[in-house]
Amino acid sequence: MKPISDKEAWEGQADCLSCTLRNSVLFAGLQEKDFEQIHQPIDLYSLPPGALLYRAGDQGDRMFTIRSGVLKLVQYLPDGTQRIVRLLRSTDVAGQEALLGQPYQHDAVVLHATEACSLPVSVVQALSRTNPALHQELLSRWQRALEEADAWLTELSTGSSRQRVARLLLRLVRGEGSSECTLFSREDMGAMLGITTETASRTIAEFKRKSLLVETKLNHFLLDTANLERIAED
Amino acid sequence: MKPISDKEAWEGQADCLSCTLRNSVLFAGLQEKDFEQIHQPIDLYSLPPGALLYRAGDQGDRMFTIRSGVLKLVQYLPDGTQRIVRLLRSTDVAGQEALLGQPYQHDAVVLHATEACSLPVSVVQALSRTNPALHQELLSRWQRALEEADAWLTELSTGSSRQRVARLLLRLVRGEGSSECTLFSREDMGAMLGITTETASRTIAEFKRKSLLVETKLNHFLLDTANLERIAED
DNA sequence: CTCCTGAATTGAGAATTTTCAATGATACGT
DNA sequence: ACGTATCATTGAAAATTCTCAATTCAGGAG
Repeated sequence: MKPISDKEAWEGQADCLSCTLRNSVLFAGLQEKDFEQIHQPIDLYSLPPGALLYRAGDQGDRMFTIRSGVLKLVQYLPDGTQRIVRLLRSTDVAGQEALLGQPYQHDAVVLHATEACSLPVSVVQALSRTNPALHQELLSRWQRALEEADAWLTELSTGSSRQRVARLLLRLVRGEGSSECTLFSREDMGAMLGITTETASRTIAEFKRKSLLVETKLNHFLLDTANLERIAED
Repeated sequence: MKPISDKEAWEGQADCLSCTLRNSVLFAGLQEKDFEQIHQPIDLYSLPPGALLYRAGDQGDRMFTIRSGVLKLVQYLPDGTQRIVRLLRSTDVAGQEALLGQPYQHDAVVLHATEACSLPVSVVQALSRTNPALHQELLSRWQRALEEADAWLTELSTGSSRQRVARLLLRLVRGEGSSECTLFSREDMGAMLGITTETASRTIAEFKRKSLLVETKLNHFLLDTANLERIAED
């Protein structure tokens, strides 16, 4: 799998001023005059499932704002085992570590078709020097990522596989309007929960049989959140 | 257990200018003139094992720099299970979330006798507004915490209990001069690794029998890092 | 429409981990 | 020194999870 810069992925330059997500995104606090200071292009990419946004160890000079879709951040153990440490979705920031001059810490792989804006690090650095709101927003983003990581440790890496799967499912619909969600491959679920593909599959299959999961559309499931919560807390 | 502010814990006001850790600590980039702007006292605390630095959910107005010792950051599941999500040691920052006006996300409990400086959030905020170095340092700290959390997911929450214990032990001595370390209670080790106290105990006992761990002083162990690494990677 | 491929599911035995209970070891207060 | 409390260790059965293999299922290519 090769990192982006593919012609196919590039969708043109973003127009931040008229961005529909402008108020919820990293650049939320910026004014019109701030945008005028941006002299490097902010590119917009459209990426299909399986695409690699960046690779662990790469020395990147840009970070990304996710407009839509879902990505996984993956780390590898010496023996090749992969562990998914976080999911990124709309309005999240990817590759923040580039802002500190560090290489990317994960492989960022698209799970659901994704649109992402590429922000040159130099642009973010320049803006954050003069803009306290952006600066504050950066801290917030980092803290949010940290909370997410902590939650994955306490909720998704503790307890029986049954509990972990239930908690993952609940987490996928929390904050959404409905309790419907699209599932990931069993292999990915396993890598998120620290269990094997087969155990993930068995657990999901069991949930389906018990109607805790009901398939509405293709690979689209409605959750019985009340009972899943019972399982999650045991 | 009650949070600090105990008279016993208070050791007086810190003198940042002559701090022996000044170059490695959050305030590393500050100049003398910066310190003159600090109008609120920075208190120094000395805390015994078991002491609670702060409690999850509390709305705090200060963060802490750890001068010495070890603390655990603990979160709880609805059923009361506890999960240790991070360890803090010399030069680490605790309670950064207070800087964003958020309540503390964990219980911070002393494991090895700790000295900590209490930094009023207002002081850090004021200094970071005018001081790019501090601002940068804050971002770095957050990123370090995030890397730590990710590593706990990939290294300490994946694989067999044997592997996890080995990786935890190696992690305790990495970066230190020697491969000696003080162990935690089996219960705490279990809570760090997502395994039971008994499994932690059995694994440690097994390592001792195989001389992968040799007790030098009381509860002070020398590690056979080469063979532990073999186990860690399987 | 049929074949082919990759993913999901299922089975069964092996291995690991948990559970619950009992036993040792150690420190501490009196 | 003694009794007590706490923690580590160990045992044994039960439960869970992993492993490896086989089977089923669904979508895409031809």
